[in-house]
Amino acid sequence: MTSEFINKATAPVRVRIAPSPTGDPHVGTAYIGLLNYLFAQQRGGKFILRIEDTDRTRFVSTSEQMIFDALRWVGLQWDEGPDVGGPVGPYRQSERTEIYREYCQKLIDSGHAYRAFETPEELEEERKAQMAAKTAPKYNGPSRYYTAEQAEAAIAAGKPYTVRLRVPNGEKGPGVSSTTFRDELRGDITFDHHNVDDQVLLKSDGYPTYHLANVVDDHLMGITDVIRAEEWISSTPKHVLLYQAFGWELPRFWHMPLLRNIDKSKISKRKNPVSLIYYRQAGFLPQALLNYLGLMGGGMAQPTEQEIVSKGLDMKLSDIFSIEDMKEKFDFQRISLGGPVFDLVKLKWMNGEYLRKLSPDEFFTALRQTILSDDYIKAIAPLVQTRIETLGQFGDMTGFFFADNIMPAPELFVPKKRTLEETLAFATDLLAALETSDWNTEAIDAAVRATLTAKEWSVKEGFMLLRAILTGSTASPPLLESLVVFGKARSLDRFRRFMEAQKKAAALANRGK
RNA sequence: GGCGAUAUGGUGUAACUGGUUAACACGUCGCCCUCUCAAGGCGAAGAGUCCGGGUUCGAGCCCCGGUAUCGCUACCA
Repeated sequence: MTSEFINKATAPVRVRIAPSPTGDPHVGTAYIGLLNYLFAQQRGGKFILRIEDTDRTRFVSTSEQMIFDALRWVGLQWDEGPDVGGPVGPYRQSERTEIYREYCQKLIDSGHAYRAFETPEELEEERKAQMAAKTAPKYNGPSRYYTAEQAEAAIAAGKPYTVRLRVPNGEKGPGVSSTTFRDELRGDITFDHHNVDDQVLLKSDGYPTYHLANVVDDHLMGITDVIRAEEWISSTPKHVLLYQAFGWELPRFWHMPLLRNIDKSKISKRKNPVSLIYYRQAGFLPQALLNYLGLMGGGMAQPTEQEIVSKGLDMKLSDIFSIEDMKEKFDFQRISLGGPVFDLVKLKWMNGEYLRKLSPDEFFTALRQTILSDDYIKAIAPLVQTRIETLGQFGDMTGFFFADNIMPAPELFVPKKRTLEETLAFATDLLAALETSDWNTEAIDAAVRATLTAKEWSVKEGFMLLRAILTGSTASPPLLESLVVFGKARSLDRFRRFMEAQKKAAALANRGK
């Protein structure tokens, strides 16, 4: 396929999601994935999965496979991707670095980009000064104005550099002073170039930033419609500038509302379970999750009066609908732009609806595939075998593996020599340490012990606290192994819910005083 | 701070594109059913559509001006 010849106005649609393998697969990815998938399905187009692994500092090696698995689990199927191939691969950005370098060079040659030799420290200093002066923090280094000779000299001197986009600012004559693009949901959006930074395109490690890689790939892969989250609106002018610099035809842009926490901020793991692994392990059905995601931001058309009459009693639009219903009725033009709060309570209700609709056999199968799978029980069994006298005690000892609402009382989790406040402060640090930890016994052990040492807590105190939070009890199967079996997503979720509950309790107690 | 986007009960959406008392779902509360808890059934409270002007016979839908919230403001995506 030669993307040069794709006429984006009339060609069959090609869309994509582009997750970054930086951790657990995210509900937001499933949300945007669903939208892209529907868009392609409705128009007989292609849905592509591209892995954007250009950030080497945040790269997590296990993440990519988890993304594949999680997306397959929810039932989203891509036509092209790193694992299934396709005509415009490779579909992993780390395998395309040569391409980016080549296109970056073109930009430098045409004057649309330049090498910047400022160090991160210099940039940081500049930023601070600008903040102090209350002006917009923007790149303002001398490299932008280097002559070819000066640049050559700096390269020859071995100075590391980044490549930055030269945003036209009218400095030499009356250049273009603003960029306007059309958002298919919002209409025209204009950004003055004074507010568009000279974005880094190529980092000093040779990897591209999102902005360059994304535009180059979208063009080379023939993407006709960029359907992504609202947080990208501000950087779209940079992307438009890049398309123009290359002389490429623009795709259509559709910016979707951002999923929110209860407090309306962008959905985050601190305030919401956000890992798809969590939802799978906690026993949500993929159909229910997809259905719920389809509700976010509207989009499902109301039945017309004709439909109501012809289809009889089905007067109201039900909140319950399948992916097939969505393919038939979901209307992108109807999407409402307010950021929808991701409401776990309603998701649970909906999951319950789906659970109840299952036949007894299907329900049994669902249990056996998730919470009561052989794999899970096999992993748990050795932890209790030496600790029980009858098989009947298995349940007593392992209840917390199968439960959702574990909440220890303060007398259980506060060590004798500590106050509640001390304990919660320690727990906060412990949670932070666990969040960044790998999930095997050695790593967790190290994370806990590091926190202990830092806070001058005894080993016993620290592990007891963690045990209480995980199991709701002071006696349990071996802690580290239990944590591993229970999984990072669910363990951390339980820990966060514990912190949340304690915070609420503390607030209540304060009000009582 | 700057720039951008957004705004309908606590939450998600609807209101046939200006036309009667703003509808549905979740949640909350009450009643019924029931050995319990759910589920199910019935019912209630809860918004006058962010605020202020304007246009119009008529505005949640149009115009102007505010406000609030969110996002971006990285060699992260």
